[in-house]
Amino acid sequence: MDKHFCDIHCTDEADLLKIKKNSLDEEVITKLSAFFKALSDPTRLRIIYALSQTEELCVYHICCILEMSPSSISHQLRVLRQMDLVKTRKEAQSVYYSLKDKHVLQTFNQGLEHVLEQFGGQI
Amino acid sequence: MDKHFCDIHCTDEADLLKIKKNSLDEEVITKLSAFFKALSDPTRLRIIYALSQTEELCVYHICCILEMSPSSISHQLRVLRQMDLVKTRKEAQSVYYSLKDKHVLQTFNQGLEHVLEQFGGQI
DNA sequence: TCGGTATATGAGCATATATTCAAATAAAAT
DNA sequence: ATTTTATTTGAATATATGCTCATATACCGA
Repeated sequence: MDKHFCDIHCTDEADLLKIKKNSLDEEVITKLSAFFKALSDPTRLRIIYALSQTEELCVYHICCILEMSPSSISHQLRVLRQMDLVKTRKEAQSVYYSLKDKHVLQTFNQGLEHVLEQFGGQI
Repeated sequence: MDKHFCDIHCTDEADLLKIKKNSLDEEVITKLSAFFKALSDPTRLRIIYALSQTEELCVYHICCILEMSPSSISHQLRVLRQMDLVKTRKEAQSVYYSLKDKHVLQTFNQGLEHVLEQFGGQI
């Protein structure tokens, strides 16, 4: 591999080395991929979208809106919690969930724009 | 489940029904989760970050920068291609990859901001 | 044409993920 | 106290994913 580096291909050896040196910290990459992984599941996206339309929702609300079992919703909420995408508030027997910060929804919308653009405005 | 809907929990029945009705189209959700899935792997994020630092890179460049095998890189590039995150240009034996549209990098950066915020500015 | 280089692909393996089911915990109502 | 409601958790299963290895395709040069 190294024998080719900056041999045949590289018209810009310095640039490549600079890019290689300038790689993101491994911990940041790990966290970032975990963040996007949290957004990579249809159920979790539907939860996030539902949360984006109101201030907060308890688990039961979410189950009703998505028509899914409390167990599967709770499992997914745990993922969102662990990835720091949502925050919780406990009241009596209920636990209310809401989006953690603006970046969550901004990222969601940014992705949505990309997807809608790929549809060519058909939707 | 339905017996409880808008019974014990719902102080805002109308809102919940509205949220339920207002759910995103299933095809959009599917595409959106696929988009974020493409961003949910460390290798693919590193590829995207490398591509963001220059105009385009051939497969071999990427292998050198990430110090990974052509096969694994090619597999991951296929995912990025299928998810419409990158575009390609063929020249002689080489295939040059570049980011498809601004939303890809904007989404990446939005996620990065979220992650760095969680770190509390420690990085 | 032949050999070498660049990229892509398919099978296989190890690991991860989403859902379901059963059970556990916590708080409220009776 | 006991039952009901709300949420969480662990085990199990089916499916998906990332990498490696071997092979295939495409293009260039001698």
